[in-house]
Amino acid sequence: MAANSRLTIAAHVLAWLALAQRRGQEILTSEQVAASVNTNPVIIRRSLGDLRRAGLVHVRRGAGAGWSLARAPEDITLLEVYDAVEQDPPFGMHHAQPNLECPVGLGIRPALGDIYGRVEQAMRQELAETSISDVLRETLRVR
Amino acid sequence: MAANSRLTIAAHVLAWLALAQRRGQEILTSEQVAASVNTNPVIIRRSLGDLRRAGLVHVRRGAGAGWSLARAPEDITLLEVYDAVEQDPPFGMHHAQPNLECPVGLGIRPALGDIYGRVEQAMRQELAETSISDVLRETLRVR
DNA sequence: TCCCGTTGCAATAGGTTCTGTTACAACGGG
DNA sequence: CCCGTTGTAACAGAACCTATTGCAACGGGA
Repeated sequence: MAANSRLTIAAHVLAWLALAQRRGQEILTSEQVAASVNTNPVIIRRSLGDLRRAGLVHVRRGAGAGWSLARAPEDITLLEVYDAVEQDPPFGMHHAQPNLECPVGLGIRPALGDIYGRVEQAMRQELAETSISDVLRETLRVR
Repeated sequence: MAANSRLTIAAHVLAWLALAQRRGQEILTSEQVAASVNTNPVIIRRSLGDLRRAGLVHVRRGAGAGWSLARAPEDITLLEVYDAVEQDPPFGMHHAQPNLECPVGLGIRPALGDIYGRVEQAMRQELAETSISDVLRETLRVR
């Protein structure tokens, strides 16, 4: 399972937007967000673009442009964020089609598909139980 | 979450070894396994090497060499297979360290670490409840 | 209407990972 | 000692991810 950081970036961005909102700064530019994540603004815009298409953030263009949360932080779950930024399933199938003349080669794909579906469902269940406000609360807790 | 097929390959290999064993063929060469998975024998040896280091299969060298299951199929869980072949966690952290002067940048990593830990635990729980004999049974079910 | 800061997006580069392939030394049962 | 198989290195090609530059498009405010 090769690990990309899309969910991490998106969660960071949303938590930062939630904190700024709470502090009275409703709108942030991609550059301001990038300063917290410590990456290039274009990376942030790509992530925020995914979140915008999923309806999780609003964008305002022209002068005084920037990004804001489309919903209250407690109403945005990590599952929605996950679906917004992630496309591939966690476990990949064979690259080449298995040998269909072997009984294992014939049935392994649907079998693993079912099993992986159950695993993914357990993962989604857990993601659905965590909101952006949960992420922010745990983030601000002193360690 | 970029998807590799390691778990799929390993599960296929073990299911095939389990079926061969049930049919009375205790030992298979990497070439025989590769014929079912439809890939290069070296790919299979790499996967079987991981499984051997985890104690899930035995290897025999010299003439008449090949691979066999080290335990009964019902005693090998997909969680053990997952741990044997997968090294990276499903969700990656930031590539560059976040800005530690921002309260979100400071606390986001441990916060997400905890959350990802819970998600991974849910996933592992589900993997632990499926054995190679379950995989083989679902594989041989007609669809 | 014009200005100007910001977004949206294409193009590109470098790094990493994965699969696949070839080659060959090492092993060990017969 | 033979010979089939394993173990592993080296390499190639593809795919993907992060990062960066550049620029057209947008639109609020003067």
